[in-house]
Amino acid sequence: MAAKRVSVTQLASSLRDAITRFNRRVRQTRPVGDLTVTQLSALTSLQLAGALSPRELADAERVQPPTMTKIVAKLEERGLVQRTPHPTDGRQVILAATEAGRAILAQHERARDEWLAPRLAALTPEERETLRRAAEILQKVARA
Amino acid sequence: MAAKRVSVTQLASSLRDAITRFNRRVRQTRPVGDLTVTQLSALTSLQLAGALSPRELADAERVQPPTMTKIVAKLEERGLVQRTPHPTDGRQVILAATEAGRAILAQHERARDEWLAPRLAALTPEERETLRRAAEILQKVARA
DNA sequence: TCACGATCCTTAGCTTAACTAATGAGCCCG
DNA sequence: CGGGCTCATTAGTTAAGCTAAGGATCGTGA
Repeated sequence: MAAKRVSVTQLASSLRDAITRFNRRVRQTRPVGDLTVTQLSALTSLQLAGALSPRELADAERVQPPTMTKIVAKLEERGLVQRTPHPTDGRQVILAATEAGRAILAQHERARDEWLAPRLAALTPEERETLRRAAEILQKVARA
Repeated sequence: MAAKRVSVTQLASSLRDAITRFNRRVRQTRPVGDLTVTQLSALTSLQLAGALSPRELADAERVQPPTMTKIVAKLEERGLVQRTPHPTDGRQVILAATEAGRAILAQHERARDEWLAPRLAALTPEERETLRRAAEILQKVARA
């Protein structure tokens, strides 16, 4: 209880609308270094984890395995990801960022989110804190 | 100054990742009543505004005009949107939700966001309040 | 031990959603 | 009244996602 003025349904609508528009806006910005947002996200997950199977990476990115196959294929074309066979399980594949992939990520660490960062910087510290906590909550909800 | 622990760049990354995954999750849910999230959002904007030109609607939805042309075409096919010529300007078109369109929206007012609403309901009131304020901030940022 | 079900990844094919570039129609101003 | 601008659409491409189906491999239970 202590329900706020805004009902859950209304919150759902406005939150979804806000996120939809925000997301479009983020995607409108030209991909950094020829990597799309999706590809960059996958590559980042991969580097953070060290090495993952396609399924694990798909789960981490919340997409279906065939979708990840395509994303990985594009990253592999560019030589950013390497595919090695699993030592014991012949079905599995192990994915890892290559030297070039890590270089790209490092290179973009500063340039990353070049559209978004200045706009966040223009907000008040309280607003940024709200967004920081919201990001955590959204991750939790998406994961549920 | 008074910079929070988390740098703006880090916030940009984590916020973008959270929203990307969240958005995927929302889109994974099958469209309500055969309307996709995109179509529903456009139809809602249209009804809220009363009537808009394609360009105005595209601006409101943060997409390019050709994209809106396609979205509107699908809504028109279903008879949810009506296209009437502008009284004085022969170039322009006026879009408005039809009776059927309004009926669909009314019908979905309760069923809308059926995936999201229960998950929001499971959060604490404080978390919901954070998301409510975050939605406002995100709208503002997307609009900037 | 070996056959069968389960798991992993990929292929194939489809849909949606977005973009840019170009086209055609109409408006307006000099 | 002609040339430049704006509006909407068409055309064509790309990315991103899905489901369904296939082949290869693993592991288990009779």
